[in-house]
Amino acid sequence: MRDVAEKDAHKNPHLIEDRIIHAALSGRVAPGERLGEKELSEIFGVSRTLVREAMMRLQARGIVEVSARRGWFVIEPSVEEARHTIDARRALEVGMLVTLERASPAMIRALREHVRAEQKAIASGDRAERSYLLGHFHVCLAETLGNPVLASLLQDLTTRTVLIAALYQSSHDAHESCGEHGGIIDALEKGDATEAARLMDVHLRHVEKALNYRSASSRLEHLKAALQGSGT
Amino acid sequence: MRDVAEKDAHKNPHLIEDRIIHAALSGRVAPGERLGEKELSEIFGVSRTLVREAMMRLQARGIVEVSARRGWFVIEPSVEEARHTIDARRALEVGMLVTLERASPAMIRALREHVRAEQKAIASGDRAERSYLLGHFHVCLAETLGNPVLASLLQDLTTRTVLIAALYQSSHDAHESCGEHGGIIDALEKGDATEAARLMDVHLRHVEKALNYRSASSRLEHLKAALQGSGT
DNA sequence: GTTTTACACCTTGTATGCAACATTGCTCCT
DNA sequence: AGGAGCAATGTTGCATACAAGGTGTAAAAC
Repeated sequence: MRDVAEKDAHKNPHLIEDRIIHAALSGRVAPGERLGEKELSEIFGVSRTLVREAMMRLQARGIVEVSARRGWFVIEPSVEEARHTIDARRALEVGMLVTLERASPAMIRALREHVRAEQKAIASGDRAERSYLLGHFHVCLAETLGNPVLASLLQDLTTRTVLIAALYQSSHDAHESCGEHGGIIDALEKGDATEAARLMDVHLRHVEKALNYRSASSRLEHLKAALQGSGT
Repeated sequence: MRDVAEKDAHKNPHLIEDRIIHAALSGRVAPGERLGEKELSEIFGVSRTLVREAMMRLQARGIVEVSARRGWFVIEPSVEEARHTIDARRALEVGMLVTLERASPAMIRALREHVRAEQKAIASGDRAERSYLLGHFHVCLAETLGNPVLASLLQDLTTRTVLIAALYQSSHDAHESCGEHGGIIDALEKGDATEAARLMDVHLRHVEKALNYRSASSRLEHLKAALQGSGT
């Protein structure tokens, strides 16, 4: 039986995009995964046209790419691209906190709530929810600071980061990440934006450090490494 | 007679996007301007399908928006959206410079070259080229620093800023802007990234200060203001 | 047995056709 | 004359049809 809820793809043209982004943030779609137009059109109960339009938007957001007449694929950033992405994130998030004036109590409360949800997901062992919330914290932060433009940019960058983490088998501990989120909020609560920015910088450096740039589970990279390794 | 060069829209699917972005940066398309699918399809000699796909990407990049069954329009950011956009830019560009290690002589040279081109365009009175180069400086900076991700984000943000400047009748002087660009390069050359970041912060605050949030040349806002003004 | 080649299948690329709806000018009624 | 309703027109929304090309398989040649 088909999922009835999906039929609403007509009314909300962004549903397909949102679902894919959410699935990526939750770790339910992997980098390199193929997303066929026909396949998606059946899942969402619409024609290829709408799927294609959604893919175009996702392409512009740097989440998927197309290989001519082969299909759409979730991005598999190279090591260099991964660095650039995380660097961009660090620039954006550090800049965001540095240029911040003051965080209101309401903001602090909302962020604390989010971290509580993270802890709950970690405790309950819900990997998808955990992955989603840990990534979404940063989007939430930008939203809370009241800037939807930043939030939107961050959503794309964090989605890419999650994919990068999956591709390079991040060893980053969820507990640690969650703790660092808490620390950032502490600094914000004390009104010390500079300290918050510093902690964010450290946090994102941890994210990058936890990557294993050797692992590259991408088919191509994997193959290349295998051939280089066996040949000599 | 039709422009033959446009026929290449087949070979480069991003041509339509690029042209519209370039036109916006050059001040040749105004905020609120209507971009009809049919109209564009004739200009580029392709079917509406390709035009539509390009518009989808531009929509995801925040350059155009669609009004159901009325058409595509270049964005007309509200005062709030304008602030958010410029704030996001400031966060990004300040963060970018703060987290920068060192600028190589080659980078400095390329940037100086760009500023020289700006001066030339200003001197020759080529308004479109001037507008384009002044905006593109920031993209160029990110590219020069070697981060295409940042460059891409910045292209979209500066395009939006240029549209905002047009909408709110920016009084920012081209000479001044160009001078500030030079100052930033000076700081980079001295290896003082912090100072460069500070100057960038000031520069972008100038950009915002130069806006006249009262003017709002949007049709709707304009009309509303006109009616309020004459009625009392 | 191995290599080459031809072919069938599957996927995206692009155009076109029709439906749904917003706008606008006209007509008819008051 | 003024206003309400209606029809004509133009635009996007969405689906479908067909074209172009990539991939893998199987047959055939060596």
